[in-house]
Amino acid sequence: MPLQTRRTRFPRVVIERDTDTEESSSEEEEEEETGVVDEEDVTDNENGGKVEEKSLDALHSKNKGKAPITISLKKVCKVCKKAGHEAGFKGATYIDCPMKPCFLCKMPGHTTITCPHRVAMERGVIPAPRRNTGFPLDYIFERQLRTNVPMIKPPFVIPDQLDCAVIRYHSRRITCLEFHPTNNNILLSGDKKGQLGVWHYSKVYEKTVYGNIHSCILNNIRFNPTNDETVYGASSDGTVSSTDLETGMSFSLMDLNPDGWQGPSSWRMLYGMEINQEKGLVLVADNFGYLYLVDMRSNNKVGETILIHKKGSKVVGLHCNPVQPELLLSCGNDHFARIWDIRRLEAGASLYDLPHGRVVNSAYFSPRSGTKILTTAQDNRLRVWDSIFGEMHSPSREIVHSHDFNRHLTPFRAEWDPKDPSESLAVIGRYISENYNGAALHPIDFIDTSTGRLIAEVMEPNITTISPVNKLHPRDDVMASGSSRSIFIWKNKKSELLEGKDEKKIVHCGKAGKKSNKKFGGESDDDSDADTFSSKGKNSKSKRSESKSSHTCLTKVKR
DNA sequence: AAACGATGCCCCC
DNA sequence: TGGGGGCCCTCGTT
Repeated sequence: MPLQTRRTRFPRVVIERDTDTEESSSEEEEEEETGVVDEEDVTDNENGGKVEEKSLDALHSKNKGKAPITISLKKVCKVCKKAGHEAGFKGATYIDCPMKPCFLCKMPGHTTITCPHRVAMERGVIPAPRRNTGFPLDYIFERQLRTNVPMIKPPFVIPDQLDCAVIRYHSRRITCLEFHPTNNNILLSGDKKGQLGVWHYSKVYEKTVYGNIHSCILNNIRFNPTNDETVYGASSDGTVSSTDLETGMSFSLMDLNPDGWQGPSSWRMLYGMEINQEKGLVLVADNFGYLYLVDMRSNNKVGETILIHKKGSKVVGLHCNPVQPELLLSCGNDHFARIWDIRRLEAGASLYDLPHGRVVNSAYFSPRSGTKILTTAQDNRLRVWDSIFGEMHSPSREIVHSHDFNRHLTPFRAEWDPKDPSESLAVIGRYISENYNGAALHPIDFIDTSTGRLIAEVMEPNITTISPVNKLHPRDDVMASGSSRSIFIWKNKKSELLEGKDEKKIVHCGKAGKKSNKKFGGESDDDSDADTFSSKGKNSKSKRSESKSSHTCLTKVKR
């Protein structure tokens, strides 16, 4: 039937409101003020509300438009598309779709709100039950293996106070962070575009971004152990770079795509990277499951490429054992973390294969003894192996924690606190938001991996974006976070008081968006670049979340 | 100002 | 094996 005919003969349309007892949100109430719509509105459904035509056949009836068309504007869940319930934010609290498995632990039968593993503000993470509990041998193993762990843990020191930040430093999201190994106040950062940032955060304004090193995602940065003025970079452009931090001069040690872009099936990307100082090697791994060795003296690829994960799957993480550097830990998209002996690297020759429920984002040996392993997998679980000399068949603990995969986010990676002598404190950003006094915030979680307990959740009312990248300083009580394009430095309240500082410094870089409603990044109306800034006092801490920070590039916050 | 799409994700059908 | 779609995302462009 021609549209013209339909339009002229179209009958009056009545919208039948949903009679559910559910309270509707304010936005929907606005929408429902429309009682009568024309034809366009019938097919053009607004705000995700599904419109059902109940008497479509009236269109085809011979009674030209006499019967009114009744439309039912049912509230429909935007997740499962079914009526009768809704999912989404109610204020700052997200309501799960009850038809889906729990968003947190991925088990059916409940939602995040009622999940037994839920991270609540005042309670800790509840560790998943141990798979091997109940056997007497476990207890003996546990006793033997834990003898070198201090019986009384020293108190954890949490860098929980925002000290300074660079907003819109990078032009794309942050992908990796690395502290300088000897200079305590230098932080390196990589972004999705492949740019490398060097920030002297103690001076706040001394920062540089090198943009010509890589053409896409800079996945990992490692310092040259024999010259900490140069760093290696592994990128999705398929190259390993070596860059002088002072000059920004760089060269490529290896290029896996010498013929350029020939389509996604052949383009090689480098993700995992690690240095083995003893052997003088840079180890990198690609998105097809292969490991490459590059000699740091000759700057050339050496040896054969070795298939270390399932062919065609991405290898995202490499880590050499800090005590026994010939032990290599790898992880990737084949749902495994694997332990290798570097002296005997060949396909299938791994010492251990550690299975996971999903893709493994990261796997790290513990930083001091090297005997523990901590992994982050996309099944929303952190896994801990208490000793690589003990039972490796299954992890000692699984800790349910929200760090879901999302294609627009840098993958979450739980990392050990290198300063914790008990090797139990780890940090990881949280994906799922929590309602903190009306604001949906994504905290950075500090977890005691020996118990699964949530030690601290660090957040700031002004930081509304997720912080997937977090790095703890090797010596200071400092943490760096990458959240979207911004970088934040956190310090411990006590140590900061000792230094006598009483203000925060926020630097806005690049052009400020006029539209963004983010607390950080969008509030600046001027388009001045990072070199020009002014300072201005601000409100007290309790009011910070509601205060717009004006037209300044530098914002000082009195504590 | 909303809508759209993004090499670079990953899972599942 | 390939294509489509995805629950709390993001940012630049149109």
